[in-house]
Amino acid sequence: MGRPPCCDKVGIKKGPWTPEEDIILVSYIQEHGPGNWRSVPTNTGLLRCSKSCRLRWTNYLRPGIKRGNFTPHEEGMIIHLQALLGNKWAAIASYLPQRTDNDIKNYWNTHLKKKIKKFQPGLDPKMASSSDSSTYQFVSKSFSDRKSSNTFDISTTKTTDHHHASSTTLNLNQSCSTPTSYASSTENISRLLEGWMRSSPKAEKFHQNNSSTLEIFSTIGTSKGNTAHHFGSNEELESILSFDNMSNIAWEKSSCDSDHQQQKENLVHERKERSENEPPLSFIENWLLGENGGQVEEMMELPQIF
DNA sequence: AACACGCACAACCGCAATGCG
DNA sequence: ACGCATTGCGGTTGTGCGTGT
Repeated sequence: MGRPPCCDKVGIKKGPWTPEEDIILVSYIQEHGPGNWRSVPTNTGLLRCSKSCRLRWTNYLRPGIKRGNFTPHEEGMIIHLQALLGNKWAAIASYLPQRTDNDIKNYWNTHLKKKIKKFQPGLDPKMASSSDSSTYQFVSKSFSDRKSSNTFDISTTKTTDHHHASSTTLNLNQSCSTPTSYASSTENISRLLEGWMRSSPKAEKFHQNNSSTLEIFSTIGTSKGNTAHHFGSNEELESILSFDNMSNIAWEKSSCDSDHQQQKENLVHERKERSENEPPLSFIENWLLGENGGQVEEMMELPQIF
């Protein structure tokens, strides 16, 4: 105590991150791996505090983050888990590996809380921390609302993500009929730049003043006459940053491995190992995997109520 | 066209937990 | 065991954007 927060230091920038800053940060992490955040601002010259760098990475730039619309299944999971765990967003996020706790928290506050309120006008959503019957009712209805042909590929694994270190998690991957929505850092930045170029008058200036790294992105993104400013393909970006192919840095630390095939094999192995070496599933996992897992499927088949 | 309003989400803040010498 | 530094987490705020008037 008494120590000023790092972000209060003079010269520390606040506010939205620019693509330039993102690229610097990603490049640095690409080289050194995530962690040792204290050294990041010093070594990169970023006028951000270490905390801000870490947050930017974990909530936005980290590979494997899925952004945008929550699927009905994810929604149902969040409602379910919130009812069970309360506002333990990090814990909830560990069950939805593609989502950040911040994202889930935002989604809860802006969408789901209202939905629940609508359904239970007299019930304070904050009270939904226990698995009372009304919550279950809502959860059931919520799931029933989500009729879908998707099925859960439920498998257990151990996340090694530093963010959720050593916690045992469930991977609830929809057995994809649609392309995977895992996103790499390059995709995240691509998307960011794309939107930024489209909307920001600063983009022009940005182009003029860019560094060599930025020139690469500009070349990809805004060739003359390309009104859409579309980044030709993510592959191009991938190849530049070689992001998802890095084998020499600490990506093992991330739970967001984009190599699904490998991941699947690992899961089978881990599940087997786990059943031999580890204590039984936690209550929640049992609940989700066991009888209620079945209920989830049943709920999917219920007629639409809302 | 201009303004007000509400929404969504990125980012920040402060405290707690953890790691380390 | 202690104190400091670092990281993690949950709550809150700020800002940009879309929509309605």
